[in-house]
Amino acid sequence: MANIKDVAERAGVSVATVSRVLNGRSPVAETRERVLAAVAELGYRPNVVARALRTARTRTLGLVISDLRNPFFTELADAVEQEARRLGYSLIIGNAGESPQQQDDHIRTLLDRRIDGLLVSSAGTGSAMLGEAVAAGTPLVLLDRTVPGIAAPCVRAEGRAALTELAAHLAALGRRRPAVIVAPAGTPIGDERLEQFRTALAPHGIALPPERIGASPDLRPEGGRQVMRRLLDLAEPPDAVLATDNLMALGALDEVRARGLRVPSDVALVAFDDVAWFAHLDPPLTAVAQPTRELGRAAVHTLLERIEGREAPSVLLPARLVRRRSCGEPATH
Amino acid sequence: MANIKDVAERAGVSVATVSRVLNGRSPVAETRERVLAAVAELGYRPNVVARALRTARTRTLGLVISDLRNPFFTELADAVEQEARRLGYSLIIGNAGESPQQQDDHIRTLLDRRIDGLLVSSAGTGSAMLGEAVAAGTPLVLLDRTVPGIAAPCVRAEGRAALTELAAHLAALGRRRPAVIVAPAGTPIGDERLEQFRTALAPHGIALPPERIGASPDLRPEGGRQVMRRLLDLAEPPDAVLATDNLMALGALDEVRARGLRVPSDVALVAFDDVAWFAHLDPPLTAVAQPTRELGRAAVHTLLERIEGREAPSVLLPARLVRRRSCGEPATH
DNA sequence: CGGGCTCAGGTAATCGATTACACGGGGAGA
DNA sequence: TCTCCCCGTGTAATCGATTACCTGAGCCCG
Repeated sequence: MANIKDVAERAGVSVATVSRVLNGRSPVAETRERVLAAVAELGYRPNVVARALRTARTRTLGLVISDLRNPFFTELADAVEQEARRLGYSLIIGNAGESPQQQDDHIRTLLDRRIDGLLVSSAGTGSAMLGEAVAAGTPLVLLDRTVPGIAAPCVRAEGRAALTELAAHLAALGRRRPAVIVAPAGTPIGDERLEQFRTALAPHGIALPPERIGASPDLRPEGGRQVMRRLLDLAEPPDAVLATDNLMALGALDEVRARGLRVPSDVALVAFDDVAWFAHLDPPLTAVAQPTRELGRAAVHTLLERIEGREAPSVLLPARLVRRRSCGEPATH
Repeated sequence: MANIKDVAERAGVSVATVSRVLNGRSPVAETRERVLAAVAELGYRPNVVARALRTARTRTLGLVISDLRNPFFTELADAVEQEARRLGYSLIIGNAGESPQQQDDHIRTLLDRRIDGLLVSSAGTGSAMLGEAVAAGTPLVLLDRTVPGIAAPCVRAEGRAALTELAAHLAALGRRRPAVIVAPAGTPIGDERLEQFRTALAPHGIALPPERIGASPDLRPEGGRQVMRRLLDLAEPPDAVLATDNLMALGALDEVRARGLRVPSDVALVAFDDVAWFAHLDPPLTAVAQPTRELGRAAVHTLLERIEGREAPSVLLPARLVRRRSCGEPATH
C-alpha cells in the first residue's frame, strides 16, 4: 500500500508538503493539485496507525457495555457508534455480559490501545480497572449506571415524571396492589426507580409493602420469572407489576402465562426500557421508555468535552411513559 | 504514561532487552527479574499503536454487520467478538443498518485503520469497497451472506435438513397451503431457502404456487406485515407461513393478531433465525435455528487462516428445526 | 595458553506519519 | 537598487515500539 513518501515522489514534492496539503494547510493551488493528483493515482490513504503514534490521538473511543444482547444496550451501543462516527471517531465495543471480570479485561485492552476516551455502562458494582482508567488520565464517562467512588460524569435517564404518570395511570384503572421486580442488590439505579415509584404511589393512597418487592438474582428473564413466581404465590398477589428492566419483564410475562393467567385482566405488567419488540408482544407492553438514542448521543458529546479537557456535567434525561395495553387501557396510539 | 525507555532506564538495561523480555526471548533470570520489577513499579504497558506501526499487524479485526439491531446479528457479533478476544484480537464493529453506503463507509474506515482482517455480512447486493478490500490484499471473510463476484470464503448456515423436517412436520399436521415471506429481491440466501423449502414439500404432494410467495420490501417487521396482509387477503389464504428472517416473522404475527386470527389454529407461523425471545412469544414460535455462535467462531477461525496466508474453504453449517407451538403441536421440550 | 564459538545484551535503523525549524525567492518599501 | 519580511517548501527530529547487526565476555578444547 502506498505511503506518504510514494506520493511525495510522484508529485515531486517533500513528504511535509503532502502532509500539509492533506491536512488543509498551505493552500497553493498549483502544488496542491499535483499532490492531490498523485494521491488519486496511487489510491493513497494515510496510515492511521502512524498518525496516531505521532499525534498521540487515536480518534477511537471505547465502549464497554454491560450486556450487548439486552436490546436496550444494543440500541444504546448503536446510537453511540453512529454519533461517534458522525464526529469522526471509531468505536471499539466490548461486551461485558454482566461480568465485572470481563469488563476489566475489556477496559485493559482498550487502555492498551490508547483510545482517546472511554464509555462504560458498568456491570456489577464497579471494578478495579475503572479506577485505573481514571488514574491513567483517560477521559471517562459512565453510561446508564453510576459507580460509587468513581469521579466521572454519568449520562443516564431518570423516571420520576414517567413513574408519577404511571402511578396515576394504575390508580385510575383501580389497581391497588402494585409490586416491583428490582435488579440484584447493589445496582443503585434499580433502588432509585423503586423509591421514585413508591413516592409516586403515595398521593393515591397506595402502599408498596416489602413483601411485594422482589430482587431478582440476575438481569435475565429467568430471574424475573422467579420473582414473579413468588409474587403470584402471595396470599394477596399483586394486581400490577413493574419490572425495572426489560428482560426481567419478559420472564415475568412467561410466568403469568404459564399459570394460565392473563395480562392485563389478572395482573397488569409494566417494564422499564421500551425495546422495539414490546410493541409486538400480546398484549403490547406498557413501558417506561428511556430516550435511548439521545442517551447515546449525549454520552459521546460529554466524552468529547472531557477529551478536549473541558469539565462536563452529568446528564440526566427524563424517561417517558409509553401506554400500551398491558395495564388494561386501550392503546393511546 | 511510562514507555519502554523509562523501563529500560529504571532496570539499567537497554530498550532492546526490555522488548525481548516482554516478548519471551532471552531468558536470563537475573536481568529478566530486574526488567519485570521495573515494569511492575512503573505500571508499564506496551503501546499497542507503536507496536502495530512497527510490526504492521494491529491485532484488530473488523466486522461490518448488516443490521446490529436484528437480534440474530447481535448474537452473531457477540460470538465473533468473544472468539476474537479469546484469540488475542480486538474487534471493531460497524453497523451498516442494511445500507450499502454505510457499509462502504465502515469498510473504508476499517481499511484505514489497517485492521488485520475483515468480516462482512453484506447489506444489499454488495458494494464497491468490498472489491477494494480484496484488491488491497486485506483478508476478507463473508458472513451469513454471499456476495456475487467477491472471491472470499463465506461462512453461513444452510437449512436443507431443517426445512425437510419442517415440511414433514407441516404435512403431518395437515397443513396443505404453505406460503413463504422472502427477503427483498437480490438477496441470494432468501432464494435458496425458498427453493429448499419447495423441494422439501414436493414429496408430500404439497405445492408452493407463486401467489403464495411474497417478497418483502425490507428486512423489517413492517415489510413482513405487508406481505402477510396480501397473503391473508387471498381467496385461498395459506394455512402455514414461513418467514425467512426473524423480524419479518414478527410483523407477520402482528398482522395475524390485528385481524383477530390466531396462531396456530388459523395459520401456522415459522421463522428463520431462532432468536432468544421467540420462546417468550405467545405462542412460542417454531423456528429454523441457525447455529449462530458456531458461525461466529468459524468465521473468526477462517479469517485467521487467511490472515496467516493459508487458503481457507467456505463453511456451511446445518441449521436445525426448533419445534415450539406455532404450528399446532405441543412443545417437544 | 590461545583461538574460536556461544550468546546476552547494546546500538541504531525502521515503520509512516506530523511538525519545528531552516532556507530561499520574490515583493514591497525606502 | 538594496534590505527586510513573508511565506511556501524542504530537512530532519520525533512518537514508541521491534529487530538486524555488532560487541565483548566467558568457556571449551586442542
